[in-house]
Amino acid sequence: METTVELLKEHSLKVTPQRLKIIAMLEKHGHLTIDELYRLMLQEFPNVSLATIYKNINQMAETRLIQEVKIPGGKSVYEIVKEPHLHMVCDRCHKVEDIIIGTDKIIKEAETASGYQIQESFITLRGICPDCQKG
Amino acid sequence: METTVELLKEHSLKVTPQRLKIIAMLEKHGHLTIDELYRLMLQEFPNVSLATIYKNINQMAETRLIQEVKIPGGKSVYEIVKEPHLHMVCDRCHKVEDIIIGTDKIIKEAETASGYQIQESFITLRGICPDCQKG
DNA sequence: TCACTAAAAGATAAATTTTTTCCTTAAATT
DNA sequence: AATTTAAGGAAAAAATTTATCTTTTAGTGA
Repeated sequence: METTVELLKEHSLKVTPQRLKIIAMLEKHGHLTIDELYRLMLQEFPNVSLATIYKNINQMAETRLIQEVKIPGGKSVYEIVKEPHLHMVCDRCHKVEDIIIGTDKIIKEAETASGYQIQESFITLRGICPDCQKG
Repeated sequence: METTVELLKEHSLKVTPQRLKIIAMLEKHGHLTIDELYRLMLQEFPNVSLATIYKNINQMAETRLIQEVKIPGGKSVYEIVKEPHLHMVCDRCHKVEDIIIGTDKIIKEAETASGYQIQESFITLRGICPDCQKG
């Protein structure tokens, strides 16, 4: 398993406590908005500047350590880049989850229908999560 | 074929020249950003306020006459609500296109994998359009 | 380990984007 | 046509994001 320090170094980013914390938060929570990152960060670094969050998020996104996920009808969340996956958003509790299923078929079909050479897919599905179906 | 006037009335929105123009622009161009809508609008209504664009876009989105499409790595565009479809974004010329292909399979698969009751899908694919493949 | 260099953090300001307010104007209803 | 209600325009305010400047810190190599 790769350490967070290694992850930063591989992306040519200096290892700072703030960056380690951002990654730790994303690893723990999966998906966080800028605002959520800032609030959580303040608990451990009371003097952190919001600019530090923005600068780091932008740098990590440029180096593709993390990735922005635009949420329909909501604020963008950020996640650590892993294998390609879909996003599920719950209408009730608004949580965002990853699911990993094959996208080859729909991409092939879209390539045929459109003539595009497709490089990447962004798929987000909105609905009711299993927890909220019960409650 | 439904008229623009009827479209507005069905959504309980007053028929104003500005709204008719917004819809006409979206019907002509397919997908436009706030900024593009504002610039085009200024040509016909030199005194139009940017707030008018925002207020109308938000109202039309609430009544689901139009819909926001969040573009990965770009600004949101708006389109008139039609039948469900996918979006293709060209990496080179940055145009946004609709393609209509079945999404039942991937939605079924995602429902099985996640346990969600899926209500709506947002699928955007990034790649090179046929025109840019030639040029 | 200690300096040196380059980059990051924090604070603040600036720029950008979006929303709100207030007043005037226009559309819908009777 | 008169009344009611909502929309438009202008401006301010709020919210979000980026840039600037100075101080601090991490990485590098002697």
